[in-house]
Amino acid sequence: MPELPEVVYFKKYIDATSLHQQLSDVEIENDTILSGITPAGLQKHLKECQFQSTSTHGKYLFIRTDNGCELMMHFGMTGEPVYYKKPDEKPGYPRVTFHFANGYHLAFNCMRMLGEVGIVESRESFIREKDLGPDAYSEAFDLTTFRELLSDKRGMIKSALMDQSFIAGIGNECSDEILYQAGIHPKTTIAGLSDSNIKLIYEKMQEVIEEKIDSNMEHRKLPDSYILSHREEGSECPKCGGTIEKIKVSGRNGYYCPKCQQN
DNA sequence: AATATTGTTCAGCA
DNA sequence: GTGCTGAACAATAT
Repeated sequence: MPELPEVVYFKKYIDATSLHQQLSDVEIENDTILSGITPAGLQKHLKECQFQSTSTHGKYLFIRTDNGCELMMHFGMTGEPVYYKKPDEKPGYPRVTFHFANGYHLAFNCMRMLGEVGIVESRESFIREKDLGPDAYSEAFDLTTFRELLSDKRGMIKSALMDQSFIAGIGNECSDEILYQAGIHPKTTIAGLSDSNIKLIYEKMQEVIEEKIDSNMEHRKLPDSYILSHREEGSECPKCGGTIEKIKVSGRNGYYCPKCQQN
């Protein structure tokens, strides 16, 4: 489920488990998720180094090593880091595994191989190359910036929120939740948004991201009024008791409440 | 068997 | 150039 909040969670997970330990080996079980690098190339870059620090931008995670490498990870639809010691704790789809000298392992577990692992020149150049917008949860992304960005954009608000070159980090689920909390119909065009709508969307975006980060990926810890656990056609709206409907926007299936989101 | 799935990228069209 | 749609990628579940 890796959207920005999950990637922030992964960052904390890696920080808590995998920093400042000697890497003894990098095992590549499947190289289709390697991005712009060969298995041998990745192993060479990471030879006998340590993970020093991590950072994120949108849905991307970066791990800085003590020998100056910037390891990039994108989790696709089904990726997650798994830190384990005993062989029976090994996850089902470890496409790349970082073996540590202390006997622990960090696996890049990814059922559908839509994730990416690679070495990048620098965070900044990578973000530029990928043409990513500002991180949705960064200090720099304030209401004024959001307003300015929207003034150059057309189309439907849900599409815009999911557009990584517009804002980085919001995916299908998050955009549904933000618009549900803001009471705004997913197909509302940007031109049709009032100034107070824009402010509301910005505030709900920050709130939803924060709640999702605080929930530590446990759905049950999210507020009862969230649509997330009701994202299914015909399900009951937690706010008005009405019926949740499915809607196709930008090729993705979104869910919304026609009663609560009329704007 | 057909359809769905949290993501990205590309082609084709308006 | 921008925006929308559908397909592709891969593997699984319903």
